[in-house]
Amino acid sequence: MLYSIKQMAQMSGVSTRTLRYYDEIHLLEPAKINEAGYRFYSTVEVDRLQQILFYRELNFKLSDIQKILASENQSIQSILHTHYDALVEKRHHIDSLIKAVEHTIAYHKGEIEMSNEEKFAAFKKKRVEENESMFGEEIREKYGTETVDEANKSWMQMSEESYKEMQEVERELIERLKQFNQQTDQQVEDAKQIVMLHKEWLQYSWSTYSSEAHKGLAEMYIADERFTQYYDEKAGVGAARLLRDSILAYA
Amino acid sequence: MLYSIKQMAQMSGVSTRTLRYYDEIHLLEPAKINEAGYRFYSTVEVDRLQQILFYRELNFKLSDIQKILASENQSIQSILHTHYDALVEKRHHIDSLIKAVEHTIAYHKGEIEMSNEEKFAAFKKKRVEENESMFGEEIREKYGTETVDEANKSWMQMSEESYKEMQEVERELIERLKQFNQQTDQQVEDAKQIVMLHKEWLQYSWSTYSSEAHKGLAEMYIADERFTQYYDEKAGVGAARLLRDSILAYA
DNA sequence: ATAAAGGTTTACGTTGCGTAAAGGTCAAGA
DNA sequence: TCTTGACCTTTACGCAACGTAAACCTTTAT
Repeated sequence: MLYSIKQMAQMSGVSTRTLRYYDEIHLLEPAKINEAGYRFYSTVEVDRLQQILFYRELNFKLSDIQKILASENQSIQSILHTHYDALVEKRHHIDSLIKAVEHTIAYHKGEIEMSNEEKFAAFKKKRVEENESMFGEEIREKYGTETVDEANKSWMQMSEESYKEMQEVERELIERLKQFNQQTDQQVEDAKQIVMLHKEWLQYSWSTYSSEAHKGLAEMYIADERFTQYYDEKAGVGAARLLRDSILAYA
Repeated sequence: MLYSIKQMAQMSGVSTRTLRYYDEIHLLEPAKINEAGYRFYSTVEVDRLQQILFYRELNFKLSDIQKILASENQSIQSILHTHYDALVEKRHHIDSLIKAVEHTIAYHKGEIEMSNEEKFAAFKKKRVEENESMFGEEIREKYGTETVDEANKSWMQMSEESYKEMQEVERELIERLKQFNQQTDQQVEDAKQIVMLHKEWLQYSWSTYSSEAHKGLAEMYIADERFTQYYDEKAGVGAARLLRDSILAYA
């Protein structure tokens, strides 16, 4: 039983273009090609296509699918694991992003004046009001609005939690920095721990941490007087520069 | 305070190429450009870039981000919250992907690989039946992941049936092996039954069984410490070696 | 016989940059 | 002051995984 390219396409749900492309990259070649150049596929190719589609739905790259299908049994393990690791890392990344958004939301509520409870109460209220009125129809449709209300309750709790965590980390950072700034005999270990704390704090709002970016931010701490002022005020004069130097040295 | 393109890049973690590209498509234009053509950014652009990156992480297309930022007269809160919801949804999606890969890995673990026919039989069947209905619909095509998840899920359930049977057999195998391992007076008959159970279990995934292959697998059980660990953990220290010896003797 | 339906290759468009290539600009040290 | 060397510029090709014509040939059905 031979299938034409269109029959194949309809059976599997892909386009004929896709099938020709898979032929072109030697991922899935027709069983036969007639005199006129028409492609014909047998059940063997149907099976193979199912496998391809299966892995494709798992977001494997076609080149990886090539390898998977080519390797009888050996490197398939490592490929799967590599992919698995990538996925897990991706999830971590998203987790940190979620924290970042939570943090940003909290931050934009004005961190100084209101208490946390007031802050979140107000936010909650406002959010319910504003829920519907923001994007254009087009974008809303595209990215889906059905699940918008689902995560609400758990999110309220989570965001308040992580916000408090973050504040706690910063409090400790300031404390340490203050002490460190007053010490006549400054130890390397203390500096390192301060940098670690700062990194930890940073990661509440930074999705992707890199030493480079960390140092870049450190430079900004003295380049931008708003930051200098902030740290000097909280942890004593010179604290901002001390923090910067520590980061540059140990981040 | 103006930042050079490199400072911007380091602060935000993107490449200078990206910044030039964003300038090119008018997504993020520098605050100033000097006589030499150098780009300089202010804190306004830093903020905007952060927003851009937020949406980018959510797989928004840059053209859509354009629109979003343009219509951002509304409240930041709403946008942030939409970020959050989308992130949560994305995490769900990745979770399902992780499970799917885990599942696939499970089949491959210990060479208990299902044949492709078994593996995709259900998947293929459903495909052929449902033909158009799965991928043909455009609604869920672009960003909707529900369909994909469902497809995976249905496949998973089908395979899970036989998978559960397998697990049941394995459970019994482990149980027997555990008891056998604790006995001071080990009977040949017990060993034989364990080997039979193991064979039965194997045949869920091996279409063609051979004593040779069985013994080969047994050797691997102590050659690969993951398997050694697996059986020793489940059935007591020494269980892996016991299983191997039994297989070598009676398979 | 004619038209509709389906097939072919060729090739450019898409998205979001990476990566040279070929070359100006600027701050700093000898 | 002059020369590095780091940093900046534009131009332009390359990538994945196809979509989408264009221009044309083959098969099938009436």
